[in-house]
Amino acid sequence: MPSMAVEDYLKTIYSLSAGAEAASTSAIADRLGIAAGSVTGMLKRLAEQGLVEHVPYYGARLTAPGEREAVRLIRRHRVLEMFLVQVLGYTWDRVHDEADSLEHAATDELIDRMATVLGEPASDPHGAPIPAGEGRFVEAHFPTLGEMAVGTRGVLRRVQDEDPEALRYLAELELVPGTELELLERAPFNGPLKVQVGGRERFVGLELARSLEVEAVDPVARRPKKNKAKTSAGATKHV
Amino acid sequence: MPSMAVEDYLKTIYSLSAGAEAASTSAIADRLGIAAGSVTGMLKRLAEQGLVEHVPYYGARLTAPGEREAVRLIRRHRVLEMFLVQVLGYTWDRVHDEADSLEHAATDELIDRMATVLGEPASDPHGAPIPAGEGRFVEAHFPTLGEMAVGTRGVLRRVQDEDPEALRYLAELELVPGTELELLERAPFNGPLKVQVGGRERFVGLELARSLEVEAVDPVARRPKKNKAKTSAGATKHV
DNA sequence: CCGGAAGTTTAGCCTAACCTAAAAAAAGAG
DNA sequence: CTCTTTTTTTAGGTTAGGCTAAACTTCCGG
Repeated sequence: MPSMAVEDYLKTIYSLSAGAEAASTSAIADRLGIAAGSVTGMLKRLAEQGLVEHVPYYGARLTAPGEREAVRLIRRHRVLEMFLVQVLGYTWDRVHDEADSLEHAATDELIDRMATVLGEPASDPHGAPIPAGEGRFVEAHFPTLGEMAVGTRGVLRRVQDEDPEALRYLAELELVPGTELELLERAPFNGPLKVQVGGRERFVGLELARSLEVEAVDPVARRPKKNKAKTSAGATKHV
Repeated sequence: MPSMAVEDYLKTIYSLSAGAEAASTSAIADRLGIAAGSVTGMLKRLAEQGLVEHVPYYGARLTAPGEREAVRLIRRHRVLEMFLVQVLGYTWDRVHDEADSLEHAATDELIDRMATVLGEPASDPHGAPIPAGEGRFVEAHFPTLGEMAVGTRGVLRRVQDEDPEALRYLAELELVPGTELELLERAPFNGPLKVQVGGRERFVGLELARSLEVEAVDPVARRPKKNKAKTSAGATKHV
């Protein structure tokens, strides 16, 4: 049974090694708010337990068992977030911390019961997909608003930001998963983006826009030319 | 912020020092499954933090802040148990352990939201009263079936047993809080009790009977004589 | 290809909670 | 009242998971 600390490391390494690269010691240390030296020590322990592969000076990546455990944790976290919002009335900006502490204490049965009550949800309140109990899980991504071409229309699918302030702000702008939007303008010099959302025009800073994943929609009657490449790319993997 | 270990000690000391006596080191050690020597060490730490008053060789009792904390924990535990049963479909024999680990991770806000969803329940699935968020809390008790006089009728109010086996057995016999029952016979030499419950006659061992708290009911038309003393005693405090 | 900056590991130290075994105090039996 | 048993405390040891500071790699600019 992994301890809380071990679980936190696994989750962190998982999310850092998304692009198949190894997670660096300092990146892990940063995320967890822990000194780098302590991380090295823990990586050695994790390697002994066979949860992590650690090549000194090059970083760590999860082994198969380590990844299985990490995915289980992510499932727990996301089901909990959804439950907190749907059943207990939390707002989406306040669920992260609560779920973070509960995920270490909850049993799989508890999580499965919550998922049942929720109707086996496919994603959490921020649009992050919820892994099933078993089986492979690959975290697919849509392109972000920050990298989309002007004129693209689409549906906001996921918000990759945990900062409560940012989330509250986005909710005010109606920028929540499921919302339709269109990128109208892009100010020069990495300036803010003008976006049409819910009948209104909004301005979104580039940084924030980079955390908004959008599924592009084929502009049915408009621009019948060459949007296909972009759209299909958006629907598949996109690191 | 008390650690899990500290919280467990506080809860244990609280429940052991019910009758105003101090909790002994070995009793605490037993409950927690910990060596006596370790308990002494922890009691010293708790005393330093002002949560416990520890007189060497005589035992420990909670200070006012310690008791406040313990009551908060009990509230969390019992609300969680109720929530697990009512919302997530657990049976009453399986909620204790799950609640025990969750109670350390749950925030007060989470608990309060659960209580709201449940309609501010007054007791947990075993009939144990749930303390309010604030204010004094005295754990009142009813007399147990084991000490009641033959012929007494009453309502089962609380089951003081955590053993899942026992709880499943009691549920089969319909011996759950709220059930009406009458003590019919008491076998000699501390033998089993014959009890009328839900139209059937059941036999209950004395040990088990001692964990069943019953609120006596005035036998309205029967035996109009001298049952009053017993009945009123049952409704008040009864350590 | 050399030297410093940045990143990583090692070494030594700390705390919370546990353990066991021995010493000390309290309680009960005769 | 004394002697033995039980209970409690003390003393010394362990493990997980942190920290800092120094030593070592790796990387990158010139």
